[in-house]
Amino acid sequence: MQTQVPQEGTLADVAARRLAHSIVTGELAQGQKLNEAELAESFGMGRGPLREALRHLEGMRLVKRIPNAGARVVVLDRKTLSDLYGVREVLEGMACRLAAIEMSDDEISQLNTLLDQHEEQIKQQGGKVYSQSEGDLDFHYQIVRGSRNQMLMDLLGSEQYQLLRMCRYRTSRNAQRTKPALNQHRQIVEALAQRDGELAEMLMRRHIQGAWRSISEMMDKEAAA
Amino acid sequence: MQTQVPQEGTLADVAARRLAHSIVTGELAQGQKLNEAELAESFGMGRGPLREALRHLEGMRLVKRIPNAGARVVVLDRKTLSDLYGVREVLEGMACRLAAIEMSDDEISQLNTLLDQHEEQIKQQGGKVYSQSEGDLDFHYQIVRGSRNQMLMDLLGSEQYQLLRMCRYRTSRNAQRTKPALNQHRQIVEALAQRDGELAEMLMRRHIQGAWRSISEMMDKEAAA
DNA sequence: TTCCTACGGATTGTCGACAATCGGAGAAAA
DNA sequence: TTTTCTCCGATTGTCGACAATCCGTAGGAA
Repeated sequence: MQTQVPQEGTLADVAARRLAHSIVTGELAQGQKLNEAELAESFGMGRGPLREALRHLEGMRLVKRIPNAGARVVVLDRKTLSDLYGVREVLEGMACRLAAIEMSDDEISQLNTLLDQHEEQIKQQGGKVYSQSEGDLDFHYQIVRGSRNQMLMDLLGSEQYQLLRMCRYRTSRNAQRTKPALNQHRQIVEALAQRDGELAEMLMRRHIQGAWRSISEMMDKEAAA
Repeated sequence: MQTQVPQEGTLADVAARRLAHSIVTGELAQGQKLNEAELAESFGMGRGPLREALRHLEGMRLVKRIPNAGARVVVLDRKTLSDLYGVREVLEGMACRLAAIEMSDDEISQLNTLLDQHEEQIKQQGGKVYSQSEGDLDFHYQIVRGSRNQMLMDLLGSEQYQLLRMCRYRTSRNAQRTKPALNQHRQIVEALAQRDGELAEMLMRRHIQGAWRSISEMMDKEAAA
């Protein structure tokens, strides 16, 4: 019997996953200082593996390390998020363009199934937007995988993905965007099914631009309050 | 008095830089196994910092780590490079589009100065293509910086940059491409000067596509030999 | 001969302790 | 009271040693 996590790996990997989760969920506040000894103690491991984990998170841009001054959780200011969404727009657009060529019919129909489940979730309870967010990320990642471009999968999957999730947790519960987002997803899948890569790319880019506008406005309101 | 390197930082950082350099220059062959104790010995440090360095390089995708089986230098096969150039095409295209808006006139004229030096180098000695490569990377990075998008700078500057350089070292000395490349660079700067972002993006994408074709053909010839 | 098994060397993963460095509290002088 | 300097606690950086794991090899049985 394993404790909880399916894939254990090395202790440093475990620490990296746990830290990433804590950061993404906001359990560790932005800009918070990360004390090595403290964290190692709470994770029940030595400082060696923890330091390796911090190096890993630094590569993921989840923490920022300063020599002889420790590591702090990254702060997602407006400019950072703006830059992130800009990059994401072109990368996911590219993924759509490729996916329209590379994905099998079966994979595309699975996307529709995913959206059906998604729609069902929205109908049942408008509240749990969290699961919507995760489902949305699943949708996006499935398309990225469909591009068959490993570099894209690495960039969008393992790395920026986490920043995205972090952002979602901060600015989530804007339930009013779930329905238009779902419709846009449907359109994208439709374009993929018709093997129209250019259209799929355009739709995806608009979709992400819309998401950014939504988040941007929310940050404005948050700042005003 | 410092030994050699201007920015020392922590030992792990030093090790990461030295390893990255050795990998990029081919001093460490692709797929070669990296023995921790051995490397730590040769660098005159303990295994702790070296392990952190390996984590860092893993994030840069220069090495691939397998739990309980050590780290190996990444292998750049055709598919990997193809994916890399695809991603690079859209990212650098985006950088051009933004740079046409964001760069100051002064910065753009500096780009021309850079190309002048570049041209001079080619005239003086067609041989040293290496410096051309470095100069080319400088040119590209200056534009990326001009985009004012920190995420782009991180992705293209610190990370993929290294893979690119690695690829260059392998397939360099194709001097027949230096001149058309220089002309394309000139065209791009011209588009930037006219603040025509769309044109600049298109030219950059074509430029990178051309570079990939050139490298691809070279790999074919290499494989045939 | 071939396949399975058990052993041994080598390598990675982990820990605890020591050294180096930084930030802040508190005392002394202006 | 304010400023500056010094010292001390805390934290990071580094090392050596020990434990866990894996790969290759040799040996034996079918």
